[in-house]
Amino acid sequence: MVRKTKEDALATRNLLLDAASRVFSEGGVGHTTLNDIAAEAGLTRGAVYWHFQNKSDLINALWERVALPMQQALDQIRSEFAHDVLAMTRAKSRWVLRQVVHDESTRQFMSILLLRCEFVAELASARDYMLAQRDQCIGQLADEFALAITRGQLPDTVRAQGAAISLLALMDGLCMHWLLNPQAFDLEQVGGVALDAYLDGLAIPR
Amino acid sequence: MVRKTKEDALATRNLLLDAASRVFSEGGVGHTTLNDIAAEAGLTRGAVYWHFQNKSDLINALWERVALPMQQALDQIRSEFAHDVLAMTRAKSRWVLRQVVHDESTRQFMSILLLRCEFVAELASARDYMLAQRDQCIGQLADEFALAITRGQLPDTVRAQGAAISLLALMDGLCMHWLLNPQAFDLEQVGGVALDAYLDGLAIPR
DNA sequence: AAATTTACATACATCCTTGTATGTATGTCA
DNA sequence: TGACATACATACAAGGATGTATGTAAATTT
Repeated sequence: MVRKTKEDALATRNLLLDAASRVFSEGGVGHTTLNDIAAEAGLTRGAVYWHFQNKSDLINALWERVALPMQQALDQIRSEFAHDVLAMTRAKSRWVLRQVVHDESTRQFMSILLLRCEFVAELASARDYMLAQRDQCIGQLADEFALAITRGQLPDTVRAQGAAISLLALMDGLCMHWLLNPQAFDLEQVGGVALDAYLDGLAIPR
Repeated sequence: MVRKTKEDALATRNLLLDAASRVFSEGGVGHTTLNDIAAEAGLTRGAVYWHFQNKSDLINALWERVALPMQQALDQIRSEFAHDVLAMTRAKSRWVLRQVVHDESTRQFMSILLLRCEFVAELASARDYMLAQRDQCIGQLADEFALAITRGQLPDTVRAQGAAISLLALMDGLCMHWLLNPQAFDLEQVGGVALDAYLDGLAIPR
């Protein structure tokens, strides 16, 4: 097979991204060659270099493809819980845990992000993109906490920004340890309990 | 200079480990070559291959050199707080945060572990060693939580193992995010607050 | 003091990996 | 129905990185 229609070409591009996600999540970003990716997709490096400038460009594309839907899903949850911000925060966190456990592409993405990617100079643009996503996520959480404080759901001694960072840290840490050994514990159960403990602990007046 | 005494050779070995720690924490494990390490130490690959079988072997040595003193320091803290297990857990956690912020080698180690290392097949033995260390750490924390439950410091609805995993996850997540951007927040301050919130949240009867 | 070992440095062969250049068959458009 | 552009595959050149083999000067042993 050679020349394809535009839809076929887009499908090929997604095929490559799927393959990259799989191979990266197994072999690590730095240890994976473009040939590995192409072979996993049943193609050659010619296809990779046609659709992407290089490995770094491919990684950027990979992250955009995952980050956008994830952000949209979280926005959807935000809109559903506008009346109760703490419930919103809880729902978002639980959704992430559920996705990591049950959705393979999300799991692969988190695995790459947390365990299979060295954030080095070569991937500077990908790193910056990821940091921007993180800051946006923290900003949203901080807004939620700030709103919870003004609504009296949390004491005004709580620092919204710090609380947001810590929540994200807890989530990432839980995902990281679960991905290191998924049969070690139930991520949704243990994570849910930890989430409740942390948020309820924040609510204690100090 | 060529031939050294045995003490000199041991110093050279440590020089190489120091250099590896530095270069790994900057350039990532997978992207760093043995020549990079040797050059950073002012030596050649000949020295590296004399003291270590290969890169994987070097990494194992690196981790053993850091993990042992860290475990000993934590044991020291454990012995000091035998009368109050929850205070012990708090003290251990705060000590880790303090070390990461103020001790460069600890910071480099955590940076490598959390951000600059792809846990792939090539590093299987290092991965296993690290997982064993982690399990031991979780086991200790779980024992502490279990003791706190029997002493009535925590309600018996708390699952010691899950609580331990979550605490370690929180610590690792905090360190990871701080290392990603150290000027974003004060690790000791924010981490301390998060730690208190989580542990106090665990203590709430459910 | 000679022999041997140690602790490296240097040199070499091999194997990727990347980037690019070129080939090629097929859509697409005039 | 050419002519051109597209979507790849294939081929090629260059630079590393690894592992090993060899060289070597000082330390240690005998």
